[in-house]
Amino acid sequence: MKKDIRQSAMASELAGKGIRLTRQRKVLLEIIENASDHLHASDLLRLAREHDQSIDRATVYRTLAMLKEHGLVEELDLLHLDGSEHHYELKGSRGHIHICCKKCGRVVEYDTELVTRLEDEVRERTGFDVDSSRIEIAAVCPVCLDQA
Amino acid sequence: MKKDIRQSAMASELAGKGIRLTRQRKVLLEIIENASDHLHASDLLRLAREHDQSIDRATVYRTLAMLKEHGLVEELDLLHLDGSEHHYELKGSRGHIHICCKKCGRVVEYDTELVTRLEDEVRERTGFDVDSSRIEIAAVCPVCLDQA
DNA sequence: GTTCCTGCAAAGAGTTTGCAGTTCT
DNA sequence: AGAACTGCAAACTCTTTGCAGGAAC
Repeated sequence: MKKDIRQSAMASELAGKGIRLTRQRKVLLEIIENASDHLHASDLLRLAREHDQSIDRATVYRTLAMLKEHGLVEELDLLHLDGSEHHYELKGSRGHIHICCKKCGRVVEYDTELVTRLEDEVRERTGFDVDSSRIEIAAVCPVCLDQA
Repeated sequence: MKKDIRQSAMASELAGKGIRLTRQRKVLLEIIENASDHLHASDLLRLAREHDQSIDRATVYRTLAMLKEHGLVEELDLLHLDGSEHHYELKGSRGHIHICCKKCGRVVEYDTELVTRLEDEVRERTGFDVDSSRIEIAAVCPVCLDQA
C-alpha cells in the first residue's frame, strides 16, 4: 500500500496555494521526501529520470526554486567542500547543524539546543527578526582521523 | 605615513611560505585588509582596477584561492540573498555570525561565546575534529521592520 | 637564472530564461 | 477555457585552465 504523494505535507501545503501538482512535480516531491541524503539538482534530475525519462533540467531547477520560495526546502552549500552545487533538504522544524568531513565528504547532522539559544540571543541583542539559520562546520570525522 | 603592506600579518605569513608578493597581490591584499564589507570577486576586481588597470579576473580568483588555502580569508555565501557570488573576509581569531537582512541586504556581524560553545559541544559529542564553522542567519533588520 | 606568477583567451560548471506547445483544475 | 506548467535550446553568470611571456627572489 503505497503512500499517495498527494497526501504528503508538502503537497497539501502547495495545493492550498493554488500550485499545481503535475506529473513531474509528483516525481520530484516523492524523491525529495524520501531522500536520506542532501541532494543537489543534478542528483535530483538523475533520480527523477529513472522514473520519467522526459523530465528536464529546467523543471528541476524551477521546482526547487518554487519549493524554496514556499519554505518547504532549504538550500545548503555544505561549505563547497564538494564542488559548488547547492544541496537541498526538507525544511524541518528543529534547527540542526551540518558537519562536513573535509577528507571523505561525509555529512552528518547534529541537533542541539544551542541553535535555538543562539537564535534567541541574536533576536534579543540585535533586534533582528530571525527567520532561519544555517550552521555548517568543516571538520575531520573520527574514521578519517584514525587513518591519519 | 602609509603602512607598508609588506609588514602586514597576511604578507609576512605568506613570505614565510615562499609565496611571492607581486605588484598585483600587494594591491589585492591592501584592499582586502582595509575592506569594511564582505567583498566578492567582482568587487575586488573593480577596486583593484582603480589602482591598476591591467589586473585580470584570473589573478583575483587565483589570489583568493591561494589566501583561502593558507587560511587567511574565509569564504561566505551569505545565504545567497544577494546573488550567487562568494564573499570573502579576513579570517579572524574569534568565530562570529553573519546576520543578513532579507529586505535591504545589509549584513552585520555578531560575536558570541555560543559559537565556541557550539564547536566544543560538537567536538565532544561527535568525535569530529572541528576546523571551522560558518553561521549565517537570515533575518529582517530593525530598520526594515519599522517600515513594514 | 630559475621558479613562480601574470594576462589573455577560451572553456567549464551550474543555473536561468524565452518561447511555443501542453497539461492541470 | 484559462492559467499554470513543461521541454527545448540558447543564454548567462561565475569561476577555472592552458599557455606563452614577464616578474620576483
